[in-house]
Amino acid sequence: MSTAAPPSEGALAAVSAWPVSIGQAARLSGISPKMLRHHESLGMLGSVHRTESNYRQYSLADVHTLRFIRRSRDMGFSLSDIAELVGLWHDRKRSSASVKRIAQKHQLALNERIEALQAMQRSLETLLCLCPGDARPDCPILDDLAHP
Amino acid sequence: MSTAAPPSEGALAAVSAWPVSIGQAARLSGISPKMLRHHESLGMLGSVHRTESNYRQYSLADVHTLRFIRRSRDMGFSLSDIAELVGLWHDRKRSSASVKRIAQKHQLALNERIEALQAMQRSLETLLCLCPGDARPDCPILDDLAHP
DNA sequence: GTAAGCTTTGCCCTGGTGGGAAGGTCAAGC
DNA sequence: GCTTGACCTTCCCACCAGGGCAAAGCTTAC
Repeated sequence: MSTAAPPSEGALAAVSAWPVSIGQAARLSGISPKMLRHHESLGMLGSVHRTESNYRQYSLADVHTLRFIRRSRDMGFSLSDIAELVGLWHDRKRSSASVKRIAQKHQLALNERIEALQAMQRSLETLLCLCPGDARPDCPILDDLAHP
Repeated sequence: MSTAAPPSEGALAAVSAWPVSIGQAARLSGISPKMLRHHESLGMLGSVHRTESNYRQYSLADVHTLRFIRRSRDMGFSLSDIAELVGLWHDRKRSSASVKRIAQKHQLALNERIEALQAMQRSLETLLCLCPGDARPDCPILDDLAHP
């Protein structure tokens, strides 16, 4: 889960020196250093610059891309979808149709997941209403799980 | 995902010889042999009997427990929750309150997951309505991901 | 007797993330 | 100049609920 608060846009302007290290990039993008390295290993950012001592250096453009990635994650896109979206974002010759296709596919997947969870919720709701929740052993929840 | 159809109750009566092997138990319970071994390694079934040649042997009672597990999975309970539920099911001195506690905790978790997904769905829906989905590059979906 | 089909264990893969070890680097304070 | 602490590097392991594969052993039907 993404526990870090989404950073404000103004934070980028307050940075005194670009490029920044991975820790700074993490704070500015709301993505943990761990995941930044993971994204890079998946080729989602192209190649990140390194210092002579092998430290990663993120430019302002890199951090903007990271914020794009973070918001895509917040919308529930998979990392492979996000890789595609980033590619399209950076491609001036893209068609909005290709973006829409990805988003619609994700929308269908979201709907399926929601409906599956809601079906579980409805069953559970029914059983919870029937269960007295007292000290006696008789329990309609267990009864239902035992005999459908 | 559990692709196998949930087996009918009558299938149990049609079994000619108890106990049954893991493949039969899998067909009767709707749980793959792989997962049956996994459940056993987690201690969810107590100890399963073995033949002289080390094959697992599932009794009718075992298969009933497996069907209980399968239905609990269908309701979205985690394996650790299910282990607790099985324990309570086999415990004649249980209180229905202890069952209800587990179910209510699961209900809250389900609600949280559903609401998170629905929030994503709403954002996506809005953006999809705005996106023309044509051959031009201008795309409000990408614009939103880039500038929140 | 042999072939097909089942079972055993063990290892690697998924996806998105966290944890930690072992070692290198940098900046500030003394 | 040296220490300290914060930061960085790579690499491995774990989660969860499974899927897949391989080598080997067992059972059953023909």
